[in-house]
Amino acid sequence: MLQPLRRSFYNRPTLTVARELLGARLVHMLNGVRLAGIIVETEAYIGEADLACHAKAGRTARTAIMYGPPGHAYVYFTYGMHWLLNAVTETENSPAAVLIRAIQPVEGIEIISARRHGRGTNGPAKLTLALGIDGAQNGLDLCDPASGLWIEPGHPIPEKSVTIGPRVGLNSVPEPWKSMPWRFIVSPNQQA
DNA sequence: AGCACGATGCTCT
DNA sequence: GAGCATCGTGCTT
Repeated sequence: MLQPLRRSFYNRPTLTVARELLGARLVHMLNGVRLAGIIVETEAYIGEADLACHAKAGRTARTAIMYGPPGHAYVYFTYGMHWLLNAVTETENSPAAVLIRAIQPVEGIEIISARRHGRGTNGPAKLTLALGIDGAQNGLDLCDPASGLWIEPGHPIPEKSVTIGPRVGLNSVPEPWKSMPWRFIVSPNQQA
């Protein structure tokens, strides 16, 4: 088993982390079994000034984790039924995170497929359900294997295979935040 | 292939 | 009380 990405990986500008998480391997231990997928889509949410970022409301019970040290999981509940997974980035008191939006399953594929009733893992709420990630994982240290949730190095994705564009689902977020090109995708035809 | 809509409950105003 | 970093269904092209 590879070592989880170290805290120094997350303690960098959020756009850098979001870009470099493409191709990395997200791992969750569920009932003693490794469930894992290659990250193929991410989005950056950066600080209180970013009106799309939850930290725009300042430090609250929900956002506190983003104000903590980098390399921790920020898992939140939305739309009354979905859990979304983020990796906290940048130094303490600098609230920012990378949303994991899609994975390509590589380990525990049978279990993942069953948990999804045969459907895909190309969505932020789809992959959390697939890997068994929910509020119980909020705040876990992604740099400590004992947490059961971490990210391992993968194959680097070349620039020509990456598509960059605006973040999605920000319907009532004002400009310029709504259109900032802070979404990173491994081009669909490059996803093995 | 694409759009409209309902589900369902937490967070912040 | 409004809005939400979404998803699946069902209907229209």
